Amino acid sequence: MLDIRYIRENTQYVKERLAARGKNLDEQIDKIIALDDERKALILSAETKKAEQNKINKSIPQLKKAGEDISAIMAQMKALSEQVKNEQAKLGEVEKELNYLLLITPNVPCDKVPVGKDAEDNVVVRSWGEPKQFEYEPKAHWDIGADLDIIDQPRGVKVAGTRFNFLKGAGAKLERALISFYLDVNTGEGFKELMTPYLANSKTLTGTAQLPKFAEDMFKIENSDYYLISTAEIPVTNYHADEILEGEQLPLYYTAYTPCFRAEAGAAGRDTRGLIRVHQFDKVEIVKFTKPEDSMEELEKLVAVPEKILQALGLPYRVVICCTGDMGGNQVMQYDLEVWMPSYNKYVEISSCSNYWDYQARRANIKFKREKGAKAEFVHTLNGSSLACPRALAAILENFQNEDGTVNVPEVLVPYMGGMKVIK
RNA sequence: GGAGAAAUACUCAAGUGGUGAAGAGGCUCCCCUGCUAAGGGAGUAGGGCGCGAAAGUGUCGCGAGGGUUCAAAUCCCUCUUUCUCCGCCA
Repeated sequence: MLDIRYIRENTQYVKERLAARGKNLDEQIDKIIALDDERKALILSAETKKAEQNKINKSIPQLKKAGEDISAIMAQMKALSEQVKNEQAKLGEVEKELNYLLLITPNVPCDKVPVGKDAEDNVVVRSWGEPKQFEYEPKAHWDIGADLDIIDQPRGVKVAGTRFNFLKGAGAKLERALISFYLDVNTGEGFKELMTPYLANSKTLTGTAQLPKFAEDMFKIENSDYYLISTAEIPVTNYHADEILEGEQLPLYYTAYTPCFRAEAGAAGRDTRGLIRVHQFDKVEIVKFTKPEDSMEELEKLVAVPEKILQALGLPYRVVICCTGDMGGNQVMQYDLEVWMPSYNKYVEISSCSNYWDYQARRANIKFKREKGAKAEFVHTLNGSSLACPRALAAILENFQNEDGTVNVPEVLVPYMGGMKVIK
């Protein structure tokens, strides 16, 4: 969430940058400031009374010992106590409302982010590789997968429902190969590998800002406070929740493979075929905790990691800066990596790399001290996919298919495939 | 899942309603001594939040959240976690 002091000191700027996301939040910001005014007034009043209570309290035992009549003082204390209680109750309500509004207020996009309406306005910063020209009609990955009997969507639907599938034989093996390859690249780049819980509680989800605003995207376990994670970002970022890190530890780099579960509530009917949009998929994530002054530079370095993977796999891709209208609500800046997908005849998102500034750190309460005895400051958090598995698998099937229906395994994956060079 | 016990600072730990939450270890600094020691002294409760230009000051902090009371580490309720035993179990 945003710092209330930052909002107060930069009100106009905050309003403008939030409006650039496509929705005017001026009223919400004004309400936040009004509630904060009310909050401060209540604190001042209640604490003045408490100070008086404490002062009188200290004298009561002496007076009692001396055998003096303290019934007048007692009456005064009783009245004070009730006033304090009333003001505290009111304060609680105000803070609850203020906190909720702060939790649902999006992050302020940084100056580098272009203003735009949707993905059309994203800015391509670089691309690598050329979309392959086929001398025959290339097949979509769902057809390749079915023909080679390595993706079984009908049985996925039978067992679970739409947007589920089985991977089979070389398909399952390829998925596993991708996970291992990604993790090996990432750990080689200095990211510490974690295996995490795949369920998380509501406090954790509030920390990384899936809650309270995006609850409909999550699968919730009935009769419990557990949610299925939609990304490893959730457990990994919250790994350091409520901690004060030492300045020398930063930056901290982590990587984790997890399955990801997404309700895809707003996507009914879109991308129902194949592996592009599914309820459950494998992903390897990278997460960074950095000092505030380093986070923009660390974002550039972070994007380079999935780029390295795509280059090693030989998949053509491009990097775009998401415009204000297309980026996620919680980040200050977001790069998307888009891989060339012949069946769509366009680039399709395969990784999203973002700087969250102190937005998550403030919610999850993750701080650091520059040195012993220094004041604790919020860290900056960043994360990116490195990389999503099913979309990469789909891209491999489509980009490396042969006319006879077989698929070449990218060279770097051959060792992970037990020497298999061609899927047939 | 059942029964019992526990949670106070970096660690250990005292504290059953009343003025500043003991004490010890550790750590930091000083003194004495002089050579891996010993002794003496001082400091060592973090983190929010409020007021203040600042120095500072107020408030809240004894696992968490409520309650009783003029007043709660202390009494009551709910919850969490840890430990021990039992049960179940890959």
